[in-house]
Amino acid sequence: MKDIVNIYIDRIFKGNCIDEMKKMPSESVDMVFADPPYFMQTDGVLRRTDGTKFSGVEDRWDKFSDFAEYDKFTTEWLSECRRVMKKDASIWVIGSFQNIYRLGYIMQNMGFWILNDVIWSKPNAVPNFGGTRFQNSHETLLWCAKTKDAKYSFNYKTMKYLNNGKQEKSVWNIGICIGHERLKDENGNKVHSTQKPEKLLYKVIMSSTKPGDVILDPFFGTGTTGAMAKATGRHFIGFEMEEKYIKYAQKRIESINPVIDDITNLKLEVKPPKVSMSRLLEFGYLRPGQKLYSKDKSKEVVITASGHVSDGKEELSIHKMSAKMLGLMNHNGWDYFWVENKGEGLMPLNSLRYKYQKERGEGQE
Amino acid sequence: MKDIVNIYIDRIFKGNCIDEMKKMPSESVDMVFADPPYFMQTDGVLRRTDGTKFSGVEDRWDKFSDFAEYDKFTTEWLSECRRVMKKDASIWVIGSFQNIYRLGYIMQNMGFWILNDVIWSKPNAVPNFGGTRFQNSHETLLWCAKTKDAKYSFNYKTMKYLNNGKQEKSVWNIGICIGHERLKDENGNKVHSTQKPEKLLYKVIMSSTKPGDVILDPFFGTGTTGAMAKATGRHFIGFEMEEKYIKYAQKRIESINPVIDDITNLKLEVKPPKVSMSRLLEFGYLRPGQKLYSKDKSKEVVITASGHVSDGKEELSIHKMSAKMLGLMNHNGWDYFWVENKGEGLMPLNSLRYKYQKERGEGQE
DNA sequence: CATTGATATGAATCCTACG
DNA sequence: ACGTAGGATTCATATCAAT
Repeated sequence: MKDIVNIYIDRIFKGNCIDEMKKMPSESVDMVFADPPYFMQTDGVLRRTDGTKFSGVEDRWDKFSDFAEYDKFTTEWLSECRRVMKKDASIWVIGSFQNIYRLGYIMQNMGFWILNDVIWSKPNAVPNFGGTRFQNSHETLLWCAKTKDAKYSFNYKTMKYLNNGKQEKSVWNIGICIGHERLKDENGNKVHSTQKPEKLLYKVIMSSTKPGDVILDPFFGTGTTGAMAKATGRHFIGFEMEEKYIKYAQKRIESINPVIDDITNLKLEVKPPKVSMSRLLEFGYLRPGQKLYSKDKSKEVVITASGHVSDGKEELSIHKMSAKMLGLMNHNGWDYFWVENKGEGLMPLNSLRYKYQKERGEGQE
Repeated sequence: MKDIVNIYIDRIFKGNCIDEMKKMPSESVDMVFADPPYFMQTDGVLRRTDGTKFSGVEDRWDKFSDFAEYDKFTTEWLSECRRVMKKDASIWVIGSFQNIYRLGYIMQNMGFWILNDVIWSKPNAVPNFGGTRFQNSHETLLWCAKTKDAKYSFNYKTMKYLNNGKQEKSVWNIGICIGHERLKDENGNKVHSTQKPEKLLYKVIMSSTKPGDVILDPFFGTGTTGAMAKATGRHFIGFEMEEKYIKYAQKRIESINPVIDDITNLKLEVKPPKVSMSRLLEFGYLRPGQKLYSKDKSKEVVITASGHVSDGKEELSIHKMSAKMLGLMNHNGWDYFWVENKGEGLMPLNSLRYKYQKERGEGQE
């Protein structure tokens, strides 16, 4: 990030994203969010049953003559995205049935590894006026790592917390962008035909980036990605061809007040200090021969000099021993065992790791 | 259908579906439902958090060496499906993120026209045990016409009725197949690793077929498609490689009792008789100079000899005239205008079409 | 019999740091 | 690169046993 921070960070650049990305250094961004043209093959005008015109996607940037041209365009911008992505960066791409199968196929062929396809289910989608099909009430997001073996960021606990304590699913129920959030021009018309809801981008960013990360959006539009990046303490880089969109995006992002709190700072993702049993023995937090207990004190084991524990029959790691006592194949011994606290009752074994870290300032990953 | 009825209808054939389909005549089926191998690229064992093993898809029929081999297989079976489809037939294909982008891309290239991509959202999907991604809680169905201009079947009103009076969406909430519905072998183990829920197939069939239609399922498995086809008064043709699956499917389908009622017979889809204004004039159900009224009688028009109506300023069709009176661009005049009923008050203009049909036995499409 | 609680299981691309 | 050990991680529902 340091290489590009002064030149690129938190700015919107006017121009074709393929040309603009070519000027960027390789492996420089942490995440990409891309909302490319959808290739809607609507010829003529779509009208509601009362005859009023439905103002859908008919802008000139959404016209492609055939699949070959669209595939070529897709391959070009995705190749540049792939190049500027750090090796552990991930990429989100949003589309609808008209284009998402082109995107997914091409991305798989390029070596991107699909982590999830996420369904944005819209409770207030535009109805099917003709009664000719099912109401198209969703869009699809592809979330991919750069390669199969990459160590992408995923803030599992934060997502779980934001989903009322249950792990987040691949189907997200979020309303389309309307009301105050929808940008309108001086005539009251919508500025952009496909402005995405902020809730969607908030979830995308909070699930797959860390504070300070750089997020690239090659089809910036009116800047929902930039707005949410700023709001959550992340950085953005935007490319956009239309001057009009850039102006609205800049004004919009300026007005954003970041909310930097424990959630956006990923405090929920913090893991226990990595302090081993042998280290606790070495520095006198435990001693060989000392006993560890189950919480109700119904079971006890003896610590050995090597940092394992013995139940009188076997000498095992605290994890294997707790699993054995619970009849499981795996268990976390740090959470199972308790230790005598100077005659004041039992304290969790795991608390010794926090004590060690606090007193010696080591052990945090 | 007549060509193949005696040989193929309501039977399961053992063998590779590509070879078997090649023996079939062209343009002979009304709908295809295909649940091909997903090419899940998994290795090793996946354990639940309690250490027990998760038994997913480990079948040999899901093994492919790479995308190229999978794409070739996909192209071959889809080509044969396309050939045996009648020109107004439609095709459903189900998959997950591992394969659906291969399927969609290839189908679009072959000329299939995507009508909807339907999301099967599973409230009781397998969780993500490792906390590494979003829980994969959906699968995707592609519903396509053979060509862009084909006149496919879609039972809009039936779907709306089954969805509590609201138009059906592209996101369906249906539980995975468990409990009594899940076929078990003599040892209590699931017969097929990916048996689909009957509710899903019911909805697929009821939305896109007519009574008596022939449905082809090239990956028949344990026959959910056949069971629901029989249950709704449709016919099936199945191909399946595994003898074991065929035996369970045959037994299962035998036990099905068809429920042939107004819903399965699509009585909700019946349209008003196609009888024109000029025909009503010709046979004396209306006469030139007679008046038509709005329901509250606040407006009136006069019928002309040509079957149009005049408001004293313009002579227009009943549809254009009703639209004009309502300030709309389009409206259905048959539902807007009322006609004097021999001094007994007003009756709907449209009711004359039913009267004509009843008395003369014409007009039904 | 009704209710409660324990157990089983389903199309899954399911870890990571260290030596 | 590869093996090994440490240690982090699950939701809805059906079935069946226990009260």
